[in-house]
Amino acid sequence: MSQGELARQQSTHLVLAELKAACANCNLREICLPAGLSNEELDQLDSLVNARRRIKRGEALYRAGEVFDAIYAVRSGFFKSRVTYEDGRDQVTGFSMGGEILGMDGIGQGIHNCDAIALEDSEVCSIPYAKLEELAREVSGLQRHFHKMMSREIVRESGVMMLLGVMRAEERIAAFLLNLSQRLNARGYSPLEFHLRMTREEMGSYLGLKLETVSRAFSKFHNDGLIDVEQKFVRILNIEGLKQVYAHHVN
Amino acid sequence: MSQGELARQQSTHLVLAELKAACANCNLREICLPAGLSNEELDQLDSLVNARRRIKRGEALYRAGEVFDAIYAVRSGFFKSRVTYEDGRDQVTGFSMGGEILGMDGIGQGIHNCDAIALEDSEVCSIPYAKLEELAREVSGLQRHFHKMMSREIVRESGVMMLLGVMRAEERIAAFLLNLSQRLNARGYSPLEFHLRMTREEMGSYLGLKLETVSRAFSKFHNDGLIDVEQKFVRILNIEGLKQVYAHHVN
DNA sequence: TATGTGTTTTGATGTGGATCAAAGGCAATC
DNA sequence: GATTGCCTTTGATCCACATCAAAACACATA
Repeated sequence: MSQGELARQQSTHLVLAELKAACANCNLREICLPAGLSNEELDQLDSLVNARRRIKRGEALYRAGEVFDAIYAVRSGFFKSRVTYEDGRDQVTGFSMGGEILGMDGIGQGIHNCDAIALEDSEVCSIPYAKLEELAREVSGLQRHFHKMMSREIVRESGVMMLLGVMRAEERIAAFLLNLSQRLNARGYSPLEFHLRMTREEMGSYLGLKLETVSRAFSKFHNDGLIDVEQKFVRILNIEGLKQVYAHHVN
Repeated sequence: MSQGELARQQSTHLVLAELKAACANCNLREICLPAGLSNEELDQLDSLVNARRRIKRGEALYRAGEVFDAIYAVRSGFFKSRVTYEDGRDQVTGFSMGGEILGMDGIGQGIHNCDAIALEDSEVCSIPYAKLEELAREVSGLQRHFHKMMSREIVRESGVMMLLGVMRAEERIAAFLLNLSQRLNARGYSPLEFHLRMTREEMGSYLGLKLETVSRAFSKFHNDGLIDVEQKFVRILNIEGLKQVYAHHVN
């Protein structure tokens, strides 16, 4: 039993209540798996979202090759997903923040296809997949929303293919910053200033670029007055200008 | 009413029976949506796979922006999926052959995210999505398998990200040929000789390369004794050699 | 057989981003 | 406050693939 679980068991009614009604009280419920469910349906979902799990920065929520038996909703923190190729080359395939679902890649083979690594101390809700399937058969709203989340993951990935296949370096980085900005905004954070949780190298891996190229693009955007950068801190000064970086490409 | 539907309606018992028991008689049932279903469950699925639809070479099964209301199982033929970006640039995001499912990208937004274009005269089974959801709630085997197919699409796409993000041109093309070979093999076709249904340009678009680069790689593989190529016809002469193209990269 | 159209091959040249190299910055630990 | 171990920036050079160009080829239609 982990320290977190122990602490929770020894804890008060308050914490137990919070556990029992996890989704209903969660400020992420509108963008997470329970989006659109009625209160009654929410309760049913809550009954199967069993454990919250804490993952320390640098640790893995799961690793490629492990048996898949649950999907995870990010409650707080930030993750990268990483696929490692037979010969040792690897690539970051995504970054996940609060309200996003991790692990859907494991359903097909019953085995996780990638590593999910916390980039800061994080917390996830684990949702046993067998129970989720069962409940989805009863709660059609849950079924529908789960399908949507999988479908959106497919669409997200084809967006990344576009990025990798046809965009040039600076376009990729502008698109990446704008995507982060928009997701943070949807979660109630400032869309114009934020901390990057990943290194230049991880960003580069995701974007199919080397870390030096990422760094140079940041410097370029800074010189062009589009952003302020100081290490991992970014402030967007001219969001329209940033959009035009990839709107006005030469064909 | 299309000519095909008209012809079918005027036709004999035999054709009607074939229609009614589409999945049960289909030689693709083991790799398609009904994989793993019992005979009884198969019948239920058949009841909702309503129309087969013929798509001529060059025509679209659906286009980005159209309302999504069905997914499609490829029964015969070959498709490309293509995403077009705001500024007109586009990218091929996949090729689909018999037994594969098209359209799952539309579930999330209720609107298709890409064009699906037939690269040869093709036939698909159309499966109304609302009915599929409904039936999946009753037939857990169908639910499970549908989830698996979506999950595998996610995994396939992260494989393409890998290809686009970290592999060099010749590796991408070798990987592509081997992937085609393996999928054809799974469908009972020769894994060692086949016709490419797409142009060099379409292949290049999928692989993030220009058509000239694709052509040069083909010539190189031919000179190295790995394949015979004559226009769209490919014969793999040395499959191990082809695998080593991307196994023995310099890190 | 001629003609047009789209596809493929091959060569010559250019360039965006990789690679190599070095210095500087930040945070944790002693 | 010195040391250690990342991470980031910046410059110089290189190279894989893009681009440009032209010819060959395949296939349909007149």
